[in-house]
Amino acid sequence: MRLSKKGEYALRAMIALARNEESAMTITQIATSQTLPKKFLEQILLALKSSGLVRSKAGPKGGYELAEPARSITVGMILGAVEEPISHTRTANNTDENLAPSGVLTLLEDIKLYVRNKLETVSLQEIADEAVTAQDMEALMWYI
Amino acid sequence: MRLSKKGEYALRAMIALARNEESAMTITQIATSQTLPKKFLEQILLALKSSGLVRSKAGPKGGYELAEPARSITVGMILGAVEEPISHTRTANNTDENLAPSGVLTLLEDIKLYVRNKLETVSLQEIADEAVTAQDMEALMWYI
DNA sequence: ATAATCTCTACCGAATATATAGACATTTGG
DNA sequence: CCAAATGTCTATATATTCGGTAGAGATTAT
Repeated sequence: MRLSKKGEYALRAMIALARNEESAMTITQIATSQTLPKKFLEQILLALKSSGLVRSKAGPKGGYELAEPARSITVGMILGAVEEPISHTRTANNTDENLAPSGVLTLLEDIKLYVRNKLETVSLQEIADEAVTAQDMEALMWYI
Repeated sequence: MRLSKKGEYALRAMIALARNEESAMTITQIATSQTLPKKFLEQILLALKSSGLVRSKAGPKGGYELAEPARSITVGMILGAVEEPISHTRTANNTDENLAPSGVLTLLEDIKLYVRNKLETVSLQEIADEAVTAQDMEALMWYI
């Protein structure tokens, strides 16, 4: 299990916006403040925009800002905008009826549910308040 | 979050061995019984061996067998043998002392712990008893 | 000795992740 | 209306990982 750079950068970009909620930030400002590759960040911001998490405006005085208060945006929403969603499908021949109660499929279902719920419990506000550095973010690339 | 083919194949190979605990199986037998690519399986079995989960013997009448009863081998042990381990390191500047209680780092620690514990709750015996088909195993490639 | 097996290291091709390029559209202020 | 500053979009390039293969060598049973 691994958090992609895309996921990491999305979180960091959103943190930058959350810490600057009064005014819009240009892509360049976000990129330099968080040391993110600008053109890659562009794509990520577009994804965040099409998920409705940020607003943007072109032109001078343009830039990006949060579409909602940081309090009401969750880590799960941010990651969901740029990562594959948690699949929650069971194969036809493994419905609850014929599945052994402690089987590996049930196990994985449990894990998915837990992770999904967890990701929805932490708000952008909380992680923006936390003093998370770029170095800390590196630690977010985690494995199972 | 994704289970690699390596992980899937390791589980299936171990299931094959668990269902045939009386005698050793050759790589070819394991590969054909579970429809696994033989040369790839070789490498996986070597990893399982160096983790002490299986024993092997060369020569005629040689082959692989479980090093311990299927009851005492867990899914976590199998995946751990072939996948990257769950890292459990915290960066120096994010010890418990200065970490916000609901921060993203804590969140991820929680997830890791939960998954790690979960993977240790299901034994090889349990998944070998369960009628898990190759098709079911496909469903194990899951995403978060 | 020979044949059957496991062991080890290197390599390859394809897919995926990461990143860059550049032409274009939109907005602001003069 | 023009120019400059920005975001938008699509294509492409590069790096890394994944899945798989090759083949020479070591071990064992008979």
